[in-house]
Amino acid sequence: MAITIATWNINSVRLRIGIVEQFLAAESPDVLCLQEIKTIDDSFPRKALIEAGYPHLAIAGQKGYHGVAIASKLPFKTVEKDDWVAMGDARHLRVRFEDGLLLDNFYIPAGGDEPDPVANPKFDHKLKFLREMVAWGERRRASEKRAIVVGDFNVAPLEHDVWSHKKLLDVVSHTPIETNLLGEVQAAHDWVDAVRHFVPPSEKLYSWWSYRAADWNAADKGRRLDHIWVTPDLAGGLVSTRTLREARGWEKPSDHVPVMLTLEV
DNA sequence: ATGGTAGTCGCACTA
Repeated sequence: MAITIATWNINSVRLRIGIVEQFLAAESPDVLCLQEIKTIDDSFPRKALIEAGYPHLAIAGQKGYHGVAIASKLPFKTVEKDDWVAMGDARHLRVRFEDGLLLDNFYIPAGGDEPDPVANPKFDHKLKFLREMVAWGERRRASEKRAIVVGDFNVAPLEHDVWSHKKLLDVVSHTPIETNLLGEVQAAHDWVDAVRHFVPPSEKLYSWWSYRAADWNAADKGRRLDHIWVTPDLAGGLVSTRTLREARGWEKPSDHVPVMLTLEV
């Protein structure tokens, strides 16, 4: 069976439920993983998603900040959320589907402006979060052979995941300490970068453009912060990926666009 | 080198 999974940092799901519905109607993924829903669970727009054909909802919300959710056509067998770095932040959800397939949805901390863990506690938090993910991968690697991890990782790991490798080497999201650490996370579970499986690393590819640019499209100073990784056992079933650049130009857009993967499971 | 925009039960914080 082929399934399609989408991941999208929506930057307030209540404000943007209209473009979520538009996206689901147009693309009809089986599963949508959202980050930065910016709402408590009770205010999550459940009805809109159920009516759009996504009756299975897992929500990890918090007031004002962060928050992740998974909306699915397929039922879940289990739902879990981990408290990473013991911060109490809503940055993670895990669901297992009925066939055993495992899906983790992450919103990794952005890390603030200064790439110094001593001067900047938010950067320290981000590094600790990534280190916990390394240990998590090592723990599960032997037992979880059919797993997918998606989300806003807030790291653009490759040279062509940013508009200028040289200019961004000291900019949080592309510093060597972060890209090396994300490499350790990837190696810890042998994750395959499903998007770069199809788009060669020599080709520029972005999933985020700052709101602060006067003309995001013309300047095109993007970064690839949103990712979909699969275990080696699933990599043989990879069918296609899409990164919906046009969504950045929609009415009242998120600063991130949806990233999608279709695979045989 | 700076400041630019967006969202959230605001008067600050996160991104």
